[in-house]
Amino acid sequence: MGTITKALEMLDYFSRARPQIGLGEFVRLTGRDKATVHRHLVELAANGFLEQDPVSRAYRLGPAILRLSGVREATIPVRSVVRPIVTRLAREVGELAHFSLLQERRLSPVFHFDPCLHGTRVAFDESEMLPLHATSSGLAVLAFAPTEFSEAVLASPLEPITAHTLTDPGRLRALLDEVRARGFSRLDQSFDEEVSSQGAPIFDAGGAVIGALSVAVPVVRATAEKCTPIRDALIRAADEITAALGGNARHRTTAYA
Amino acid sequence: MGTITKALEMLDYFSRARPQIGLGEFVRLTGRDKATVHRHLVELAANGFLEQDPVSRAYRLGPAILRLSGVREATIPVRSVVRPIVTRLAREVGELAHFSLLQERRLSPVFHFDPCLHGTRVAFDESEMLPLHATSSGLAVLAFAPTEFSEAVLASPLEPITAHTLTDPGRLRALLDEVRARGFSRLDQSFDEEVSSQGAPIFDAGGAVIGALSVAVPVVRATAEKCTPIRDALIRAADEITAALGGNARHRTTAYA
DNA sequence: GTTGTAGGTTCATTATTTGAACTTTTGGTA
DNA sequence: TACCAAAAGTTCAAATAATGAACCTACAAC
Repeated sequence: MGTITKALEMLDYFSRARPQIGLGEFVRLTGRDKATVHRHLVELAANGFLEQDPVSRAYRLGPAILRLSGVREATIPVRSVVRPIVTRLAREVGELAHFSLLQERRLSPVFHFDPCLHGTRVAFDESEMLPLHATSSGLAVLAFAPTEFSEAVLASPLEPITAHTLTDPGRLRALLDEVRARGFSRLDQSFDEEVSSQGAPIFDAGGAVIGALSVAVPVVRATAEKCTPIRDALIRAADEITAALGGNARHRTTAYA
Repeated sequence: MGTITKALEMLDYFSRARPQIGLGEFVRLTGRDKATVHRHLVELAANGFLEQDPVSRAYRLGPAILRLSGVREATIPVRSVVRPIVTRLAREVGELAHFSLLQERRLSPVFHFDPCLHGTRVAFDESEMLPLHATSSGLAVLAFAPTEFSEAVLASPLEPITAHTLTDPGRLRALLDEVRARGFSRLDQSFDEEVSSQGAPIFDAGGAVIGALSVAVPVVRATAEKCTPIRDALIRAADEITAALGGNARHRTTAYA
């Protein structure tokens, strides 16, 4: 593993629940030597990717990240396009909706919204990368990705997240055929024992899957009467995002060559 | 310079005007060897900080940046606080307003808005880091920063950006005293020959300057009748941002100990 | 004052990064 | 479709930068 990766991976430890991390905690989290960790922290901070709290001496994500996300949004305005649609979808169905982008072989959360109408809620950690084989978003992406890509993912070791996670390539392959035929995915208790979710793929202007939109519901509420309207609203919102990004939603319903 | 810094610096070459950069162009921009640049690009892409366009093979900023900015916003919601205030200020005064955060010894742009009411416009590059000594934002920050910090900046080599840029530490020190007394800064043709701007500092909950808000006007329009109302609106908006971030705007008018 | 904890630093050892030369792919042109 | 030029990407010995055990410092608790 390169030095660059070691440093960048440290940024992934930050989350809503853990916004500040000190040197010692980083040493524990990474399992690396204190001197190494410190050097990396200092270098990340010197470039604005981290900043150090002057009193607590702990580190937090820095201003460079804001600047760069601004630059990206100026060119590919994914977040600003996605935010209103995800929010509206979540309000419409009364459940947590989230959008994530494909990053290598996992999904990187971009925006999520929970209308918080119920006592039981789906826990969602914005900073956690999502596995493709264990989430409805992931299946939506895999089903519409090039075969070489999905086969490569199925061929790699598939970690069981819960007791219900599918890890058999054959069964997953069959599920992906279904998803492709239906244009959306559904997965129960696969990433979280208490959650059921449905997902739909998002396409870019070139016709490639770039991510997925999904709605997650606590299994206790995941009845057919509840899930059917969610599915319809989800599909509508997903196609709307695809269109807003210059893509063609037809890719979701047309079988791949 | 460490490998981490070399890689992270590459991200700074992206801007609104240059959203995609190929390997060859990176080699030219960085002056580094092609193999080195390529390894860095691949490693940044593997971590989601870049993504490669499958057709053009050029690289652009990746989804990890969106995810991280989401995590940062969840804890320190600078951008969402700042956006509506900057937009309103810009509309109110009819000129470009921008907000930037202190990052080491420069300013990192976070958000800017131009109502585009006039034929002549201020060119503003979101991705460009701003020098402290040559911008009104920078002076606003320096004036209210700890003396050790401002003196360290004044002691370092001060690059002349235009023919009007002040580079003499003595004259800058006098100017900073004025800024401190008035609570805002004004600088003409110092960063851009055709631009005049006014800036005001922003403080965090701990009372430290963390950035500045500023309004930039083409010199041709920078008359006293125009600039006085801008100054008043600017100061009001800046204090509002400080308050929204949990800071105390009193720091702007009270002389430092 | 002693002890514990956390942040930060040093320097010889070690492993990773580096870059000149090379191969491959792509896109344009006759 | 064969050719050329340009850009992307790869290899491996040489050089340089990253590493980590031990050490130092600050501060708070007892």
